[in-house]
Parts: sequence; structure tokens; C-alpha cells
Amino acid sequence: MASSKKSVIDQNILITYGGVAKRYEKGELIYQEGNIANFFYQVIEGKVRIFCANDEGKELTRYYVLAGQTFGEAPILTNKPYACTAQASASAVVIKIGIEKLLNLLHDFPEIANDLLFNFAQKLYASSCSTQILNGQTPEEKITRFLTHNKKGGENVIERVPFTRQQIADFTGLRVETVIRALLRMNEQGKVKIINRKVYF
Amino acid sequence: MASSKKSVIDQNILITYGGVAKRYEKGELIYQEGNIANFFYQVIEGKVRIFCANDEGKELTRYYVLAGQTFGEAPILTNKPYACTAQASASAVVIKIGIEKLLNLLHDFPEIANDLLFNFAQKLYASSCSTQILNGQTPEEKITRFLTHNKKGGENVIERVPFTRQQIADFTGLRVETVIRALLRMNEQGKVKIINRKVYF
DNA sequence: CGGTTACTTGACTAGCTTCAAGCCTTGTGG
DNA sequence: CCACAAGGCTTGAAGCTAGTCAAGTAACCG
Repeated sequence: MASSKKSVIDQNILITYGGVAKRYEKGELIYQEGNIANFFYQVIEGKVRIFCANDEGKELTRYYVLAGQTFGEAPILTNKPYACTAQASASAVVIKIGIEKLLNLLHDFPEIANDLLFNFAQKLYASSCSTQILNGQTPEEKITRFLTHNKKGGENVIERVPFTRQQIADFTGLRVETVIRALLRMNEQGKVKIINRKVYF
Repeated sequence: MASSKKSVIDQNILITYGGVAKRYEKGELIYQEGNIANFFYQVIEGKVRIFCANDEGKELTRYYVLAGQTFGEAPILTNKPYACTAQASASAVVIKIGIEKLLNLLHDFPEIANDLLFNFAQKLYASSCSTQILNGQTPEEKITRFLTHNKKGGENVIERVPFTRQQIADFTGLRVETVIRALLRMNEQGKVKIINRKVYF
């Protein structure tokens, strides 16, 4: 089995140092907000959604973790309870590894620690961006920021938005109806294009 | 000059590798949202406020950086424009160092890279917490989360809240009046104590 | 073709923001 | 020691708008 070049940490190395793979079915929770953090995770297959819930149970999507990417790092390294909940958003396989084992691994492979540093920097940056989204005053502003941050192409490229209105709502903290009405206004103003219910930005 | 034990990176090492110290007066901007990221910063003295502004100019405080702590790391390591603005919230001295010089430093001092990893983990965690604050539905919920995250003592300790109502507003994205009215309700409900205009939680 | 999911629309409401005005507290200078 | 300025805090009234609820319609998928 060739190691995946895209993984933050080579999965064979994770296994060698005591990592354990496990499959989670769609909707299953991997850990919950408030739980004591015991493991560091890396996705092998599928997709994991990280979200936090407020008192009324409304879930705000923080981000999705794809194959090769890690999650649950911050709480385990800072010895804090998880601040978010991790849920398999489709059938997923993840490797989990305890803190001591991870530290052994990082000790033996300093270049992985270095990779992790850059990886953390990316997450920090993404986190700043999502704060910007939530700081927007109007739904239009929040949605525009969200769409901008998630553009693959450059500024002048118009591309199909790969999110449902519900997903946009979950990322921006708005309600579906609000997202729909805001997108309609933005369509009239030419800020987005809606063709056959598909959104282009 | 003895090196400060509390600094993320020993300031003498920073200087040796080409870091430059500079003083900023109260209110002065160190870098602005959208600027190209050129430097990594560490505070020597004073306090720096990191905030992001929305289209209407309303500023959301992300966090304050105290002496010994770093800021501006994520954008420079990911080669992105700054997502926030950094402003001296009191007269402050900061050291700035370019990316190549920093990478040389990290290469020569792997243990500093390791410290930085834990430092990043703490920032990521703090970032998750501030997202939770913004995800709160009601002002009460936002304020409670903010106060909880900023408690020094344990759950059962009641202590003076070291923030003005305006500062709480800037952290939670609310308006002063809303914070005042929410705190009054929370006082009636026994969730906080207001004695002589000082808030205890 | 039938069931499920995604999207849409309208009416109503709650509550945060805004604007305006005034009060209290603290620190400073004469 | 007092007067005053400045910043922080408080209050009230009014309006806007996102949230909520309810009832649909359209697209997708097996």
C-alpha cells in the first residue's frame, strides 16, 4: 500500500506508532463537544464534519475534513475538552492515536512536526476567515464572504457553488429561508447568478 | 538582558536572526486586513489588539496579544493576505522578522518549532471558543460563553470581570446597549453579580 | 413513478440595533 | 480641595429585519 502523498501524516507511520483505524457510518459521532480529548485523528476515507452547537441545539458547521487531513489536534495538544463535535458526514474511516504515541512519532520524525506546523497555520487562517463570515452584519455580507473564501478559481472566474442553501446556512449561522431570500436579492443585484436553482459566483 | 522565559521565541534569538524591534503608539496600526503578509511578530512590551472589521466598519475584537506572545503567524506561513488588523492598544514594542529569516531560525532551533506547534494549538483552541461565542443565539448566551472562556479561576470562583461593557460588546459582536441590558437581566437571574457597576462572574 | 430532499413563499413576531439624551465615576489641573 | 472634562454607563422609544411557522412546489434518485 503506497503512502498517500496528500496525507498530513503518512498513515503507515501512524499505524506503526500505535494508531488505530475505525469506520464510522454516516451521521455517527466521533467525539462530542465537552468530552475530554484523548485522541488525534486523521481521515483515511470519507468526510468528517466539525461543528459546534449552541444552547438551542443549532449547529454551526466549522469545516469539513477530507481524506488525508487531520482533526482534533488543538484540544489534545492543549489538554482541553473538545470545543466542537466531530461527525461522519458520510461513511468514513479515520485513524486515531493517543497523545503519547503522537509525541513519540513527532520526536522521531521532526519533519512531520514541521508539516504539522504549516497545517496548523492553514487551520488558523481558515478559522480567521470563518470569524469574518460571522462578523458580517447582513446576510448578504456573510454569504458573500463565505462564497469568496470557498472559491477555487480567481476573482473573475464564475463557478458553480458546490453547496446547498442549507449548507450555506449552516456555515454562516443563518436560516435556510434567510439564505434563500438573500441569494434572490443578490441575484437581482448581479452579485450572484441563479440559473435553474443553481448558484454561480 | 536576561531572556524572558515567558516568550514564545527568545527575543535575543529573534534579533540574532534578523528580527527588528519597533515601537508603536496607542492606536497605531501594525498591519491591516488585506495587506500582503510579510512578517511574523512578537510583542516585547505593551498590548496589541487583533480585530477584523465588516463592511460597515464595525470591529470585532479577536484577541489581545500580550508581551511574549506572537501574532501574524498564520498568514505569513500560508502566504495569504492578513485576515485581521493588528493595532497597538497601548504603546507597544514588537519585533518583526521576515519569513526566510524565521525559517532559518526554526531550522536551527527545532525545539522552538515544537514550542510554536503547541502555541498554534492554543490559538486554534481559542479560535474555536470565539466561534462558539458568535454562534450563541441570544446576547445572554454569547456573553456567558465569553465570560466563561475568560475566567481565570475555576467554575465556582466568582471574580471581577476585567472588561468594560464596550469591550464585551466588541468581543461578542453585540452593541453596548445590548450588553448592558443583557447584563442587567443576568444580574436579576443571578447569573452575574453587578455591584457598584462592576460585574462579577 | 413514487418518495425524498431541496427549494420557495407569505405572514407574523421577537428582539437587537439605532438614535438621542442624560447620568455617574474617575482623573487631572488650577 | 474643587471644577471640569472625558469616558463609561444607563435609559427610553422606534424601526428594521432575521427568525419562525406553515404550507406549499420543484428537482432528483432509485
